[in-house]
Amino acid sequence: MAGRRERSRIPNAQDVAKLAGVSPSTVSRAFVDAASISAHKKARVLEAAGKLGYRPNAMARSLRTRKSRLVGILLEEFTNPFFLRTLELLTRELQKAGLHAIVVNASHDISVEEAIDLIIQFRINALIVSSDMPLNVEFECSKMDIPVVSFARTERRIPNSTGICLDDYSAGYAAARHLLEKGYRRPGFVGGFPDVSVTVDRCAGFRERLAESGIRQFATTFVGDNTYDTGLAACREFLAGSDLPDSLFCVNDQVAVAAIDAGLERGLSVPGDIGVIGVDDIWVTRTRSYSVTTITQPLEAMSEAMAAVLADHNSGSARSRQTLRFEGRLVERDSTRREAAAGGCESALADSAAPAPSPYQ
Amino acid sequence: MAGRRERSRIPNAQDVAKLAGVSPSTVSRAFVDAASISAHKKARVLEAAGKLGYRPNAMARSLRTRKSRLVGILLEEFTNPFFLRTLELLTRELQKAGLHAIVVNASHDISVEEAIDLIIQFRINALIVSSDMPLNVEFECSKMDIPVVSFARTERRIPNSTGICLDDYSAGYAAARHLLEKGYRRPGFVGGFPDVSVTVDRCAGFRERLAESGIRQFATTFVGDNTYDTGLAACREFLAGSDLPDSLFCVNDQVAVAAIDAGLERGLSVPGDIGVIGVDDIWVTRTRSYSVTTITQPLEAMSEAMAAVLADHNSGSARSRQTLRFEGRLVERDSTRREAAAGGCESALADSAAPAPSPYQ
DNA sequence: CAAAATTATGGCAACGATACCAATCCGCGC
DNA sequence: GCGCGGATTGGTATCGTTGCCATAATTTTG
Repeated sequence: MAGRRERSRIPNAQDVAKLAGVSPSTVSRAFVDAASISAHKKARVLEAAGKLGYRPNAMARSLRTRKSRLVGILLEEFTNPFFLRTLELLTRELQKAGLHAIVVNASHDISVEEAIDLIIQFRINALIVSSDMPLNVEFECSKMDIPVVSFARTERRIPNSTGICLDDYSAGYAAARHLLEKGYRRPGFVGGFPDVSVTVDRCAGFRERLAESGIRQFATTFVGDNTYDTGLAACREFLAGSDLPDSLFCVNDQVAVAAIDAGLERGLSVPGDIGVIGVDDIWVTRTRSYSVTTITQPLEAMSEAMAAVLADHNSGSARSRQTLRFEGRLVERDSTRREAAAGGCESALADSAAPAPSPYQ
Repeated sequence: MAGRRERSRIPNAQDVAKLAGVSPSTVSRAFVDAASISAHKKARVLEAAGKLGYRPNAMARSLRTRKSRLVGILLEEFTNPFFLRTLELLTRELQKAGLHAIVVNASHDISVEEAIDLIIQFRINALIVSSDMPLNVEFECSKMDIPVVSFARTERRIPNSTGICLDDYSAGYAAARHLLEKGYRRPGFVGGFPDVSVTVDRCAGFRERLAESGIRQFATTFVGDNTYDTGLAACREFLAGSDLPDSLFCVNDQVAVAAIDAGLERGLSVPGDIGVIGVDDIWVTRTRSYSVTTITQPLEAMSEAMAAVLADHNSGSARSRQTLRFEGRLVERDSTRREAAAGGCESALADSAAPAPSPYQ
């Protein structure tokens, strides 16, 4: 027994073929859905495969088919529950389609170029980008025939880029309308980085609705990365001055919570002295102590759309590139609930008198 | 020009070799750090590669070397910011080591077996498991020579499994000690699923410390998945009865926030009527309205250790399998701050009189 | 029932890189 | 100048699968 060096190799198609008494080609066909193979042989192959514990080697398959079934997802805001939820839904959809997500960390000090360079080597079928990115990365990807799909962000510098996002303009418009309806007269805006599409577009819609009511000036600040901690620091400063806004539209819920805390610190009551509305509907906005009015993104639909786009790209069909914008839904909670309205009230963005317009279509 | 069907192929090592006037072998060597190649040729190869936009094909490389440089990470609790933070730190460390993480969604209705089956095909170098998992998955992986590394969870059914986690017993012990020090006399415990190691171990340490003070009985409930929403429902029920505990140790921060909300709903003051302590130190615990006392996990150290273990497995060296347990740190905040102690107070779990014992070593 | 159409199977090459071995190059001591 | 050891380099086989083509088996059709 001592000489039994029989290293239990990982079985390959050849091994299965031998056991099942067929050719390797046939083994391969047993594992491809569309392949032409008799039910009889297929059963025999699968039985043999099961006996040996055989699993096709995805590396070899990808090499041959030039389809990796891998999708890269570039993430930056790891502290934002919204992106976790996105990741959950997205991976779920991808798995249904037999695809897999490689997470690439692009936060802070990490060089995006280097990171991309590495996963490009895996010949990913597509790259999902949910953070701002140097333009040359798009260029690199296009050279390698890797479609870039923007998520929760628009890439204006590239004409026909594919994208999935909230209709940010419309969301900003709805936020302003809501605040005005609630009787707030001096709304302010709290954005993230000032040059990011999410901030820019939400602000534009917000501005538009205010302008329609004759409000041409409103306080604005940009907190940088959209985390609670930096948001809090920025909001403290923002609310330190005099001539304060009476309400704030925050670019996301984490910042909204930070704004509330900064307000409370300064002795302002919410929603009395200051109303706050965010975006995303993360779980914290549902807590008793915050109860933040927010705009929900239809993440399920967005994830499905994203997976569809990716599966599409995977199968090689060159669908026309475009940005799909999804309508959000405003959920009113305590942070803007001034009147003694009882019970929760949810309304589609378009429920009110005028539908929120969108400059895109 | 019409006939210019010159499909711009993705360049391969052969193309680079031709341009640089060397053999494909030499091109390969230029991209492997340890390879023996003259500085002169290496420069020439890299220049040619740059000119063509060449990137080694990781699929081909993996096929040949039998090292995929891919790591699977099985995630379940996508709503928990703690796991996002983990993912961030882990991917960061992995990227440093040239590894990449494939996220596998194992939540709820998804079949873990199927999901694992799919990524096993990528010949992942290791599988990180942060959720409970059917035993046969471990078995499948072992058949494919894929080491399984547990994160934030212990696998008792497997003797020498590798694992990285908080010293849960010690954390529970410290939580109990803290509550007792604060003068609470009827602490209760809120766990997740009753058979998960995190819940079991934290509860055991908690029980031990209480027993040392002569408290043999304490209220306990299990909320199931550790989310805010289910936690809130369970805590409402838990706090509906009479003979309430005067403090709660919650298995994580989301549940702790839920417990606070359930308490507030019932008219209990925090920390007066009921003290609450959680685990993880997610950002919400730092908000003004919650300010939850919690036990921080040393995630940076844990991620580094994890990456080290994985890189180790990747290089093939068979290090002894063991579970590394990290000490948490208790951060006192308002949710247990009864006395008028001013300012934040952080203490290592061992700061108090007696160090928190651990049954592992 | 023969011929045609269809479906199933096997054989071989190829995907793109690296492992391995043999050949070459270089510097150096004798 | 010659031989020798170490560092580089090139050539070839191979990793495990699938695409493609040719052939064999089967069914459909005239």
